[in-house]
Amino acid sequence: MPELPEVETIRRALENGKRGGPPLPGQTITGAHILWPRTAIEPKPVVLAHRIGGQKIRALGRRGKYFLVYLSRDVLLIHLRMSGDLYLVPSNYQIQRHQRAVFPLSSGYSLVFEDARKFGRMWLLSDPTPILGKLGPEPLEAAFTAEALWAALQKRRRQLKPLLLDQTFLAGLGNIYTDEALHRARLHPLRIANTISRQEADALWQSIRFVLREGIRQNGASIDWVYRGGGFQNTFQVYARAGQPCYTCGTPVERIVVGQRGTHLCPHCQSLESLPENS
DNA sequence: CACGAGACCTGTTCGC
DNA sequence: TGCGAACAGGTCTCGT
Repeated sequence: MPELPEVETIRRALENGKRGGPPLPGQTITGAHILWPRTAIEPKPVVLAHRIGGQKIRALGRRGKYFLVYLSRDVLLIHLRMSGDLYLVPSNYQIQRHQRAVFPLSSGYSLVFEDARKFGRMWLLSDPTPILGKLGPEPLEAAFTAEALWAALQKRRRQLKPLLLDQTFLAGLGNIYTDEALHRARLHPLRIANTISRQEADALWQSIRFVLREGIRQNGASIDWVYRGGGFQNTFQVYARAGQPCYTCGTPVERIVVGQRGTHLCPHCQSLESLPENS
């Protein structure tokens, strides 16, 4: 489930004590049970479990799709990938089928990293910059301006969709929000980045920020068994709407494959033809 | 630099 | 009803 809005939703809930237990900041992690070893990239599970014990949670953060737990000495980075989730349970709870890591807390609750598909990953680092430093701009921060987006687009010759999914170009967009943003900006996913006009870049910038903010406002999107509680799926204009009429023009929404990802667009609103150059 | 294919995984849904 | 194929919110690596 995790694109930027879903990760942010989970972060806020854990911060406010609305995800199965009390607020995380202030609690102390007493250890770690890593049930699927590949989850822990660095350090190795045994070392991570030992090193995290006794560290107090100072704050929670997010960078792109990375969930950040600022501890006394280290930062725990968690990437939910396709099916990850984080929540609290009372520590006497029995381990459930898809739980990949469990962190007992001083409060009597445990932080659970659940992940059916086992793609999720975590790191315990004193300095997270080797990982976070590779990320592109944070789309909702002030430094990410329409001007900056346009300038960055000018330097690339890739198709828009794969480029927007590239986390080193921009951090946080995934398949859903990319399709929704491109539709809102009336841009075809296969348009080449450096052919985008300044006006189009403005529209794209606004659309990206709009869909992410709207996603957060609605607590993310829920489309299958993986994630519940969000409402953004009710706002989808094209994602998962193949064959259904575009709300703007009535043309059936099309599904194509771009970079091996299902991609949804309105072929009428998001024309590939060179734009209104003369109109 | 850009692209496509294959991996990594499990669960659900679709089509015959 | 049953069963295999296709598909899923992500990213990495390798070959061209």
